[in-house]
Amino acid sequence: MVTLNATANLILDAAEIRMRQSGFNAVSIRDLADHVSVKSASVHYYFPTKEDLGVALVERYHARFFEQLQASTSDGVPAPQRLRAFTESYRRSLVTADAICLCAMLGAEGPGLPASVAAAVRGFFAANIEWLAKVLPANSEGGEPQQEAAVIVAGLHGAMILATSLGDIAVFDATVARLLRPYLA
Amino acid sequence: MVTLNATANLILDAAEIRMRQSGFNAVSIRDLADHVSVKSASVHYYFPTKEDLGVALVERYHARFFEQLQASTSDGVPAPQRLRAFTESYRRSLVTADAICLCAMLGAEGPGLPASVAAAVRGFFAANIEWLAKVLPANSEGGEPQQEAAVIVAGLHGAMILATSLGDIAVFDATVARLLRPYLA
DNA sequence: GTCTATAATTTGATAGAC
DNA sequence: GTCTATCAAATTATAGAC
Repeated sequence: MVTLNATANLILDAAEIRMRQSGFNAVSIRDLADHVSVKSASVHYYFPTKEDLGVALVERYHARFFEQLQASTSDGVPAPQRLRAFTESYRRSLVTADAICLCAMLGAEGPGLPASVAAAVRGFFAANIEWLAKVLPANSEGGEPQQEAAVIVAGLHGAMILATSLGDIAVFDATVARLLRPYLA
Repeated sequence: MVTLNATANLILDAAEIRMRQSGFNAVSIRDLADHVSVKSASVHYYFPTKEDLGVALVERYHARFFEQLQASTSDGVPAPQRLRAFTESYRRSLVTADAICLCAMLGAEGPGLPASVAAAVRGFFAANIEWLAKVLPANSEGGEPQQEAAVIVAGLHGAMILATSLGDIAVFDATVARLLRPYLA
């Protein structure tokens, strides 16, 4: 993880908001520059190409997600509580930003993204699955932990899309409840 | 549903392929014209604006999906078999096109789409939920049928995104198996 | 119904002054 | 580090000939 200065972070802040709403291709460099009150040349100073910006954005998003997660699941916390913290993290992000996960968006756009950005998105998903696989009680449902974890990650991201599209957060909550039921009961 | 002539359908064919891969904004009118070997002005002849094209595309996709579904779930077929036909329809589309559902893509892009296109996407999701809610055995899991249905639709679409991003169809199959387990056992 | 031609705007990106 | 200025290309869309 590279450390970014204040302006670069403001640019990524704007990019995160806009791209979570509309996707990578719908957002222009000038869009971002305007939101930060700089000129587009300054954006290119920090991120020479849009592809560079996309990679930096996903990497920052990835790092922050797990920092936040670690903060709310310190040592000794039991598995069910960790699982709740995990899904709550997504819920909070969905409600406060009124937008789906950055990687749900970029994951959908996958084949149309620069290869390095798509790779960063895969990295985020893989890290999610790895984190979950460690937390899930062994053999709780008779499946491989990695597969069980993938089911939860898939359900979470689909639920964000459906809830946003239908404008009904209850869809998200119902899906999460169903996904976690085997592990919380 | 409007009936479209041959060229209009070819344009929508190209649009469906490209937009399922990269989204609404990443595809240009000229892109589509080139794939159909006409000029961009001809595309505008059939679909005056890109928004019109988007709406027509989603509506055709919607209609075809349920026609196909009806064909493989004729009267008298038991509920579990109908559920399998439903998820198989998504799986087939995922494998043969190597791309997620059009509405998974456009649903993610939702807030960044023309309003009429986003509305058409909502219509597709709502119809999916309605169809499923009728097929699910009553109170099988103690929840409202509409909510149970939404859980399945959300899980399916998230699974397509994750499976495509990770390049692993097993993620899709595992998610579907988990989603349908309560209804098939 | 399809074309040529073009308008008006936006895009990602660069050069070079300060 | 931020700017002005600019480029080359691409974008949606329209007018009007055939």
